[in-house]
Amino acid sequence: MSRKTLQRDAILAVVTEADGPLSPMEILAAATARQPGIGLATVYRTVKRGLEDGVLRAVDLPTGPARYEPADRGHHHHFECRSCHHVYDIEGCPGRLEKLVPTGFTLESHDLVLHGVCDACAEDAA
Amino acid sequence: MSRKTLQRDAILAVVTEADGPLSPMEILAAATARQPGIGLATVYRTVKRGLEDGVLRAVDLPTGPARYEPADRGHHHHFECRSCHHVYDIEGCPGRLEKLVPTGFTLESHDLVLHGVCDACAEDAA
DNA sequence: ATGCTATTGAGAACCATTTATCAATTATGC
DNA sequence: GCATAATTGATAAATGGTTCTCAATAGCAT
Repeated sequence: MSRKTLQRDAILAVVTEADGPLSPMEILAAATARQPGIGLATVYRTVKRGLEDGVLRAVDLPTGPARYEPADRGHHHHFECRSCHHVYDIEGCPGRLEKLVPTGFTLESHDLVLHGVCDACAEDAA
Repeated sequence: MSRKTLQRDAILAVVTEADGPLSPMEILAAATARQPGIGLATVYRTVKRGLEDGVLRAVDLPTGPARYEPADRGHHHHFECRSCHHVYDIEGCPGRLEKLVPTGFTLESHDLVLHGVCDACAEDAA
């Protein structure tokens, strides 16, 4: 039987409201702001359960730990800021990727990660 | 002073001749076929030196360990087979990615990874 | 051929991330 | 309000990958 807890609500709310997929440590930091005292183990447990329940989805990026986002997000890609390392969801998709695949290969999915400097960091630098 | 050794030659040759970036374990397997007895530590040491010398470049993919490729490869992307997990270099690039970046963000580079089934695995299945 | 020293192989150590343990806490049904 | 069992926080343990240690080996200059 699953119980409703303040910790679980805080963790899922944080992931839902984020502007990109969050790592466990980022989730911990953000959820702690809402509910002080949350432990890292609870973050991992809640994320694991979210994946099992189908409400969360794992996002693997080339570097860093796994990140998690709501499973109901449509197809999109990510932008990772090289300055603050925050990962942002970005709309749109280049498309026409079948043209890149060699003969005999079957394309099933793709991941695109953009790198650069985000809005906030650009302003800080200026 | 750097010495020429059979192990080092085998490792660098294997990476140079591969059709995609190789993980340390893949390098070990392929290099062992040429020079039996090579140790994993030697693979790591040689790769590290290759990076320092500028002859190798690290390729980080969303899953699995880091992979390495010759540094003189031009811009390209990768295709990872979900069946054999081999990673292939692929030519071409979708381009026009600036259009995906939000206002205020600066795009510096990008990584595209295609997923699906490769030629060889498709044939095996048939 | 000989000596010096870079390199090697095997395994221990290390690191960051993730999972398991367990006593204390707390949500839920009655 | 009470009893029961799920959940929690702190910490230990496990995991996968990478680096380090060290005695033995083997390039290279002479």
